[in-house]
Amino acid sequence: MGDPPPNITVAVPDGSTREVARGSTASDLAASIGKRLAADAVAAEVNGVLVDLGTALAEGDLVRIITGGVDEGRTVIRHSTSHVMAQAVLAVYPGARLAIGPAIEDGFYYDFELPESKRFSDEDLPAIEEKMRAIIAADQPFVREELSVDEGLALFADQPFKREIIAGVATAHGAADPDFAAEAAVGAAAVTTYRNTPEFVDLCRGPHVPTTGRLGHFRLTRVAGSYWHGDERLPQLQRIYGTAWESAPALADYLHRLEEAERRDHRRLGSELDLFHFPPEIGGGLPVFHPKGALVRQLMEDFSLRMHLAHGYEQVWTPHITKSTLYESSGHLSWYAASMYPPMEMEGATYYLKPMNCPMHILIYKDRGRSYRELPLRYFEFGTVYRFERSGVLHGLTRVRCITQDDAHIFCAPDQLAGELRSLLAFVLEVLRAFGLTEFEAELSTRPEKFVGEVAEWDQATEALRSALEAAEIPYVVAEGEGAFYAPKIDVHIRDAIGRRWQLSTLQVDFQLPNRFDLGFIGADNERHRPQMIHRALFGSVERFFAILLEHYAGALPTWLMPIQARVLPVRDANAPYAAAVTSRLAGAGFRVETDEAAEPLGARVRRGKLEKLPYILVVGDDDERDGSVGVNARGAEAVERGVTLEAFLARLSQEVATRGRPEDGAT
RNA sequence: GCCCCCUUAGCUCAGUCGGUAGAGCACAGCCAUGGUAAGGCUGUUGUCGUCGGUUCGAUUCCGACAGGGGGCUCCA
Repeated sequence: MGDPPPNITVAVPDGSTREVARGSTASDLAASIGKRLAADAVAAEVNGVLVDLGTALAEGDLVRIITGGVDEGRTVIRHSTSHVMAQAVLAVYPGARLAIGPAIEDGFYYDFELPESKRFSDEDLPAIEEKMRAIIAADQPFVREELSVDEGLALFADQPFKREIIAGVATAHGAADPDFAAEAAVGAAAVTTYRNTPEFVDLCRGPHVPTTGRLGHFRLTRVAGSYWHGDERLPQLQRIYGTAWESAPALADYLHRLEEAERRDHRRLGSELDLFHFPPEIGGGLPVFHPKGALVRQLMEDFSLRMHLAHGYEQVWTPHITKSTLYESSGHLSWYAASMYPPMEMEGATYYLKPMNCPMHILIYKDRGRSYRELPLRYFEFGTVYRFERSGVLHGLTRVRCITQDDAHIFCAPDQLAGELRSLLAFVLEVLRAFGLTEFEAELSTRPEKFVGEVAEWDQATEALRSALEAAEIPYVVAEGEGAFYAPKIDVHIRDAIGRRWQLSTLQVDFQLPNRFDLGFIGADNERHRPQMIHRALFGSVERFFAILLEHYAGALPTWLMPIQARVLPVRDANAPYAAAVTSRLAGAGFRVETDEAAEPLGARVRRGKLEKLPYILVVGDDDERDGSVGVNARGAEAVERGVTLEAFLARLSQEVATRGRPEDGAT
C-alpha cells in the first residue's frame, strides 16, 4: 500500500476521459478543458447529480460542466439570484423572515414575511435591485455547509419558516410536503446551507454558482401576495418575482418575448378586432361576443359539429338549469358544490345552474332500455355550463364563469372501451390539426390514493388510455396518482406559435356515474350489463379555444375563420362600379367580402385593412377595370401582386379556404 | 377571498406641487380622387370610476366601495 496515485481519471460527456490531480474540483476540471468553459461554468453534473463547481471529484466520475446557457445552468443562476435578492431584502428590511425562494420557468421568486406587516409595493423594487447589484459587485462566495438537524434549527432560530422546513413538519393538512422537504434535502441526516457573508446564510440544497459575481443579468418584475404552502389559511407572505439570465442578450430576448406575448394577448386582440368584450354591467368572467366574434365562434362550432356528425356522434341539447335532485344523484352536490352557483327556489323545488352536462346526457341514455347493438352511443353537445370561479382567477376568455363546452359522452360496452379511446384520441388530434395546431404533448393521470371502482377496472382503463397514446404517437408523461377519484384521464396539451403550453382536450373514463345512475344495457347473452362511460371535451371550452387560437395566430386567423376574408378597394370613385362587381362576384361564390369606398386615400384604407389583419386586400383601378384583374395585397406578403385575373384570385381563395390555409402559408 | 398595481373623451394616454382639463386616434362636415400601412381644414365629445371625509375650494390629498390587471407551491 503506497501513496495513492497523484492523478485521477474522470469521464466527460463526449466519451473521452481526462486526468486531473487528485483533490481537483469540477471547477478545476473546467479550467483544464478551456478558459471559455471555465468562465461560463455555473455548476456541474457529477454522475447525473447537479452539484456545485467546488465539489471534489473522485476516480471514475462522469462529469458534465453546466454552463449558464443550458436549462440546468439557468436554473442555478435563477436560484442563486433569488438568494441575492433575499440578502438584499434583509438588508433593506431588517427582521424580514424568509420562506422559500425557488427558480421557476424564466425566473425566480422569493417569499418573505415582513416585520410589522409591511407589504411590498412596486416602488420598493429599485432599492432592492440596487442592493442586489452591490452584492453582485462584491463577488461574494456561496459557501456550502452541512449541518445536523439540531444545528440547523439553532442556526435558523429567528427564521420560523426555515425551521419548519428543517423539521419537515406537517402543514395545516397534517401531511408532510415532499416539495418543501426537498428544498433543503431534509430527510438525509443533515441539512445544507449556503453562506454568502458572515451575516447572510440561507437554508438550501443547492447547487449555486461559485460567487455572486457570476450573476447580474436579472430584473425584478413584480410583487405579489402569496400564502405559506399556497394555503390561504396559513400566513400571507410577500412575494417578489424576478427574471435572471446568463447574459445581457438572453435577458433582452426574454423581455422581448414578454412584449410579443403582450402583443398577442387575446383580450387586446378581442377589442382591437372588435370580437368580444366583458361588460362590467354583466359581471366578471361573462363575455359578450360582437358580430365578428360571434361569427368566428359559429364557424368553429359549425366545423366541429360537422366533424362530430361525420364520426358517429349524435347531437343532443339539454337545459341550463335543473332540479337539485339530479346533482344529488350524480354526486356533484357533494364534491363539486364549491364551483356551483347558489340554488334557486322555484315552486317548492330547488334548482341549480348546471356546472356539467354529463348527468343530462345520462338521462338521455336512460330514457329507454339499451341494447348492445346500439353501442357505442356518442352524444355531443355545445353545452353551456356555469361555474363559480373565484374573482381572482378570472382571466379573459381562458377562465370564465359561463363556459360552452364541446362536450361528448360515450357509452360503450366494456370490451369496446379500448377501441373507443383509441379512435377518440385520433379524432381529437385530427380536429385540432385542422385548426393548425401541430405540437401535442399529453399527460396520463393514473389512480389516486382515494378512488372509486375496482383496481382491476382502473388498470384496464389506464392501459387502454396508454395504448391510445401509443397509437397516436404523441409524446406523453405519466402523472402518477393525479387522476380524479372516479377516473383516469388523458389531458392533451398543445404548444402555440411562441412555444407556450396550453391544456386543451380531456379524455376521461368514469367509474362512478354509470353506477350512481344504475346504467345498463342488454347484451347478446340477454343479461343486463353496465356500460362504460367516457367524458370528453375537445376544445376544452369554445371560449378558451377561441382565446388560444387568437394568441397562437396573433389574431391573423386562417382565412376560413376570418370574419372578413377580402376587402375590395377602388383606387378612386370612378372605379367604384368595378369594385362593386368584384365584391359581388366573390360574395356570390360564398366568400365574406366587402367594399371600402374611395372616401379616403388608398394608403389609409390599406392601412386599416392591415390592422384588421384581413387575409386579402384587393385594390382595383383603371388597369384592372380594363383587364378584368385585381391587385392582390395578401396578408404577410412582402410585395403586392398586380394584374391578377379575378378568376385566378377566386380559385386561389377557394383553395385556401378549402384547405383551411392562411395567405402566409403561400397556399395558392 | 387575500396581496400589489391601475381607473381622466369611444380608444391610447398626458396633466393639474388643491383653483372643475389636454393631445393623438376615432367620430361629423367640407375640401382633396389618391395604385398599396395614417391627405388637409373645421368641429363635437368628459358628472376626471362611485360614495364619503379634509378644505373657502377636490379630478388632484385621505378613506371606503366598484371595475380592471398581475400574483397566491409554474401546476393545469
